[in-house]
Amino acid sequence: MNSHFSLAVHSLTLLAHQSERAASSSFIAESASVHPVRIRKVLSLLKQHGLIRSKEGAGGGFVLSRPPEAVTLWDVYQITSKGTLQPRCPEENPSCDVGANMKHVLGGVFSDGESVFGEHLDQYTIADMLKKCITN
Amino acid sequence: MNSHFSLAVHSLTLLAHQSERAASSSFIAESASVHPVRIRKVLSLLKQHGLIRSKEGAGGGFVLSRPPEAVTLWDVYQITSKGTLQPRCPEENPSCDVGANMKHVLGGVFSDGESVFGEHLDQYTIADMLKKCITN
DNA sequence: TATACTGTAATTATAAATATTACAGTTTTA
DNA sequence: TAAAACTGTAATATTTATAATTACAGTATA
Repeated sequence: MNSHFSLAVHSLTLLAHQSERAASSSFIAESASVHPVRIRKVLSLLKQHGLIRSKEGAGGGFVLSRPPEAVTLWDVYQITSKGTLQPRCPEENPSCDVGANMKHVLGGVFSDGESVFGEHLDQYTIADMLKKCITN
Repeated sequence: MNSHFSLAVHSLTLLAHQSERAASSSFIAESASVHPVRIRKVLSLLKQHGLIRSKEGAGGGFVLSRPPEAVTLWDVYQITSKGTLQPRCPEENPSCDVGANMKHVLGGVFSDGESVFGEHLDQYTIADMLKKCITN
């Protein structure tokens, strides 16, 4: 799983936690132990897909644009990581039945696998994640 | 998904295809477009887990030790890739409810997710993969 | 008008994956 | 019995992918 996903979930959970005020990329970055620019890049994606809103200038930052109960990990996955489950195969080899087709065949298996995995992720909302973090 | 998995499946499928004679790492490597040493490393793992046998010396190579119908992609996944679904989180941050627990919380979600994904992979055998490659 | 932000591009640094080289050990076969 | 064709594995080098850093234009706030 690429790290965009975990950073996105982390950020969204933090926004749900700090829902009174906008959270800056620096604040989120410190919580996640990464660089603020990386947070801004990931959140830029989430913004494009309508999960959050941002505000520039002093006192600006990021806020959720939907209630945390209405955002699932599958929603996030689709934005940050769709297709990344796929094992990356080297070049195809046309001169071999197996080498010529393995990439495509595994592609089908993993495409279906992603759907199955997605149904699992869809059972968890950002609100659930926050609850799990707090009651830990 | 790490590439050990796809190389392992590729190799096993090729062994099923070439079941009359042992396949050398060079032969498999050419089919998969990778370096022979890499194949030998991956197959060394599969051998340790009893999926294949190897024979040194001239005319040597690798053969399946079970019928291809009796090996599923989940069997292979568990050997080559167990735990790799897990998103790797940066350091935990004890001074933040979310930062302190997110790694553990996501860990649980992905651990269950791996089981779900595993049930899917368990539906495909190496024999199925070969059939799909040939009838393509 | 200084300050604290976002947004994004460009560059540099670090880590991970992969290939390559090397060589000891094992069979086969000529 | 010696050359050839293999496995097994370690060490090193190369390449690629990730991540951090720097830089700076633009935007609110106070």
